[in-house]
Formats: sequence, C-alpha cells, structure tokens
Amino acid sequence: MAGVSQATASRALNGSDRKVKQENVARVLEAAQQLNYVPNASAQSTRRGDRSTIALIISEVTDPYFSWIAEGVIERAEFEGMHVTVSVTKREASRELELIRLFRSQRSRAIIIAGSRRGSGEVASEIRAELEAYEADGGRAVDISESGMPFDAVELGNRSGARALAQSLLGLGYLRFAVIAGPDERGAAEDRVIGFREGLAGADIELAPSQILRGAFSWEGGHTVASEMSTSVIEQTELLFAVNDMMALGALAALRSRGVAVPADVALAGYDDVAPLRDTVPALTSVRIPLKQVGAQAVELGLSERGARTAIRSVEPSVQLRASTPARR
Amino acid sequence: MAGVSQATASRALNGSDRKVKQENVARVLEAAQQLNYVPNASAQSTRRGDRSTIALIISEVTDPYFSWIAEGVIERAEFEGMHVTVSVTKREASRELELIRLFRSQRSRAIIIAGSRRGSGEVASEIRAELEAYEADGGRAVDISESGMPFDAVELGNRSGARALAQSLLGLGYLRFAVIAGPDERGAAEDRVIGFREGLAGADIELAPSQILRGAFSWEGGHTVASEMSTSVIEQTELLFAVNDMMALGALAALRSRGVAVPADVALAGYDDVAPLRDTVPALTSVRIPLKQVGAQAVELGLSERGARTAIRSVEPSVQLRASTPARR
DNA sequence: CTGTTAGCGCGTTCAG
DNA sequence: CTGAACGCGCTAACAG
Repeated sequence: MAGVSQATASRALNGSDRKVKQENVARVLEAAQQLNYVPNASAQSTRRGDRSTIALIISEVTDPYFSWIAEGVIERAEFEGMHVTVSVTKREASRELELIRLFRSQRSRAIIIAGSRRGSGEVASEIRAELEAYEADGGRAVDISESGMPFDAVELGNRSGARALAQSLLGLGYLRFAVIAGPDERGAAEDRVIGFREGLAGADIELAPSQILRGAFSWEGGHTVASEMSTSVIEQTELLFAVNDMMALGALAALRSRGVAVPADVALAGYDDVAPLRDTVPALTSVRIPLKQVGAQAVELGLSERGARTAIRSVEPSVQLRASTPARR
Repeated sequence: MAGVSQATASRALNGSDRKVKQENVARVLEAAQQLNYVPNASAQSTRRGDRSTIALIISEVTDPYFSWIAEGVIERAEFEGMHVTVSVTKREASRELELIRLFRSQRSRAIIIAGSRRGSGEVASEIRAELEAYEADGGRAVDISESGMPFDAVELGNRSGARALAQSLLGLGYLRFAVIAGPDERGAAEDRVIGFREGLAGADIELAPSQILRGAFSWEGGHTVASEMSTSVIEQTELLFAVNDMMALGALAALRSRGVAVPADVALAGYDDVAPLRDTVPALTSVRIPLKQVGAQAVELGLSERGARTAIRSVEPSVQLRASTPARR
C-alpha cells in the first residue's frame, strides 16, 4: 500500500536501522495507520529469538505479601522496558512445574519464583531439571526466599528477622511462647520458626512440640489454629507468634470470638508487616520486609549478566514493635 | 534422533491427528525427553494463529479490589485451559492504550479491562479505536464496571448498591452525611456518589458541594482527605461515606489521630467489602461485591461467541451493616 | 538507501 | 500411517 517492499516497511515500522528515506517512512507509517496494522508479536519473536518478557510465579494474587512483590517486579521491569506475565500456583508444586515449562516454551527472559514450596520430592527434582534446562537455553531463574537450589536468589533474611523478633520480645519481658507455623516443615516460613527458636535459645527457652501449631498460610489457617487451640495452652502462653500477618489476623479474630483479649490475655506478633493491615486494633507487632525492593532486586538479577557463580541478593528485615506486644509489667 | 521426520515428530508431540504408530510416538516422546525439548510457543502461534491467552488490565496489583478480580479471572481462565497475563496501568490512560496495543499484537484471545478511567479525552477515543480494531481482528474486549463503550461488560451495580446503602443508613436514623469521593467525576466510582445521592434524595436530603470531598483512590487518599477536613464539617457530619474501603480505612486512621472517635463522633461506611480488611475495629459497614465472580463472568464473556449486540452481565451488590454505623439513638 | 532472497520453528497440505 | 514440500509473518543477510 505504501508502494515499498516488505523489507522497507519492516525497517520503517521497527527502526532496527534507520537508513530509510524520510518520505518512505512517512508513507509506510500512514499506510500502517490506515490499515490499523500491528506487528504480529509471535512472528517477531519467532524470527528474532526474542526474550522481552519476564515471568513471575507467585502462590496467590490476593495475598498482599505476593502482590507487593509483584508490584516491585512490575515497576522495575517496566522501567527496564520489559513486560511481566504473572501466574499463580495456588501452592501446588505440579502447577509450578507446568508454568515453568510454559515460560520456557515462551522464551521468557527470566522466571522469577516467589514462595515456592517445592520441598524435596519428585516434583521438586523435576522442577529443578526444568529450570536448569531453561537456563541452558539462555533463560534466567531467580528464586525469592528459597535457597538450596543452584539459582540466583533474593534472600529475605527470614531467620535473622525472626531471631531479632524473639530477642526484642524477650527484651519486653515475655517468657512463654507459642508459634503458629505453616502446614509443614518446608519452605521459607520454616526459617522463621527456626530463627525464632534461635532467638529464644539465647535466653535458654525452648519450644516444646505442643507449642508449635500448624495451619494453612492464610487468614483462615490462623483462624482455625487459634480456634482449635486448647484453653490450657492459651493460658500458659504469654505471646503467640504467627509466621505471617494474615495468619496472625485470623488468629486475632478467633481469639476475640473466644473471649481471649489481645494483648491483655495473650500478646500477638506477626511477620511481613504488610501495609493494608496497619489499621488493626491492636496494632500488630511484626517484622517488616521491603517487599517492593525484593521484587525490584529479583528483576535486576534476572536481567544481569550471568556470572560464574549463582548470585544472591539480600534484604534487611526490621522488627516493628506495636501495641499487640506491650512490655510485660 | 527418533529416526522419524519432523512432521511425524510434530504429530506425535502435539497429537493434532493421532494417526501415528504407537511405537513411533514412544520413540519421539523419549527423544524429546532426552533432549529436554519444549516447543517454541512463538513459532506455534505464528503457524496456528493461536489465541490461547487472556489479557487482564488492572489499575493496581496491591489493591485488594483488583487482586480479587484477578483471582476470579485467573481461576476461571485456568479452568477453561487458558493462561492469563496481568498488567497494570497505574491509572494512566496512556499506559492502558499501550497495553491494549501490546495485547493486540500478541493476538490475545480476550482483553479484560478493570477499573479503566479513560473519561472522554483524546486518549479515550484512541483507546476505543484500538479496541475496535482488536475486535475486528477477532479479539474480544470486556470491560469491568465501565459503560458507555460498545464492548461487552460486567456491571457491578455501583449505583444501585450505593443507593441501597444510603437507604439503609437513613433507616438507621442518620441524617447528615459527607462523602469522600474519587479525584474527579469520571469512572465507576462516581456512580457510587450518584447512587448515594439518589438514596438520600428519597428522604429529601441533598449533598452540598462542601459535603463532597475528593481524594486519590487509596488509603493515602482517604487519609489525606480526612486529615484536611475542617473541624466544623466533621462536627456537622453524622456519617462519612468513602467510595471504597481503602479510602475509608485511611480516613479512619486520620480521624483516630485527630481524636475523632468512630463511630461515637462520626459513623463511617466504605464500599467493596474487601476481605482482608474484615478485622478492623470497629468493623466497617460496606457494600459487598462478589469480585471473584465478576472476574469469572468477564472470562465467560471473553470466551463466548460474539453475539450481534454487546453483552452485559451484572452482579448484585449487598449492603453489610456493621459496628462502624450503629443505629442512631 | 532499497529490493530480493533466505530462513526462524513450527503445523499442515499432498502424495505416496 | 509417513515424509517432502510449503508457508505463517516477520527480520537479516546480500547485493545492488
């Protein structure tokens, strides 16, 4: 329609090398306008071997922990001129595997995985193999808060954060603790349990198995655990630590409906310090993680040149003491 | 590697027509396994003219309103065997336009847009033109909570919901109101103001311009507005209605730090009834929208055969009265 | 600066 | 049931 060859049209529209006569550029652009032309992204990728999109895999969209990470990832990626595809695993490792395969087949530039809980089963090794193949093809895998795999990662300092929290609480005079932990002993959340234990160990306090309660990583999980806790355990507990804020809030609601006052009867602490929850009463003691920054760092890793060894970035958690954990006496 | 032609390999891996000898299928599959083969999605799309992904455009990932819609969209799409790409506009119309163009070029099956506030400027008509071109190419555009454009849409009943809220509050004995509205008179949020006014009109109550306060659609927005409200306006107000929950919570925090008690001094109502906020004290009166269902319906529309006319689905909001708006006297 | 030619990695005719 | 040949829409080399 512009009276030039396909090649010239391509050059005009794309500008790979701008050695096209101004006049022709104009004619091509106008023709494109008129035809409502949009390049076929698939064909472009096929030809160029493109890698212009970053894949982000998270467990849950509605969980603010993940959505803040996503915010950081998207913002930074946009800034770098890349697009982001967000996908959700619902915490199923098989789905994670499927997604990795998908993104490998889409030739994503990098795959960022937050909150994987792949453990060490058969699926875990399939995932690992898939990611290794992906990297062999030139992609980059970045884990957020997951270690033990030979990929670049952003560490959240879960262990040191929980340790610091325990120490702060000891400093406030608490002596008897219970923990609401994740459903099993895998993944990053368990590091928080370990760190908390380490902190308590400094004061020669140990957690008995009966003081570790397990539930799903959600408001519902925390609610269920706190509903089913035996009254005697509650009475013997001065402070309840939930490994994330959502669970802490679920527990708070359950305690309240059981007539247990927080913090008068039991103090409560969470983890993540997620922004939309800052209006709870009492204000929740928590450990802040700069989640947006985590997302941004993950993008940086994903876009950086691959070094000889796997790169690790890390981020500093900070304890936020609030009304839910007043000083004892 | 399997000792067959490319064509046979393709047929074996893809199964478009299963006229391949079992033995060969096995050999191809094993070879693929060994080579860590993954089909090149771009090349596949180029050839097949695929449309197997749904694009979702939202304003903000960290806003639970949008993340719950996203949850619904992703879940339903997954169920239908499609993948979802989530992108964020940050409420900038120009970015929305850019994204639509991107998804058009990617041959997405459908583009679902939530919370567009394109208004009626020049960008708005460009967006419209782009979407029309996209539909002409065989795509499907679906708006969530945005009318006035000739595309399929899911209506949230903002006007009727806000009207019902006003009526309920009148029923509780409130007579003097103020509204925290969005930054301008565009978009779906303004329907809530209109509906609220309609409800009040039934009791011959009008809102003066000084009783409509405008701010950003966020916690910060609500906080700012409530911080800057003059004391005299607060004293003359029995009930403050914020057009979404996030703003209501921001206002709550601001009022609290000004020493204004909720609901003793001023009652407060929000809109959306977003789940993670259900633990606030006092519990917030709000209007519930089944957001996941909204997302699911949008997917259904996007995947349905295009009828002669644009299709509209709608959803029923329901008023949730809670402690933040006790009965007067 | 431009047009011609040659693929990218696939899926799909069309003959066997 | 299989292989050879073709073409999807595009970009990159190679001559002009």
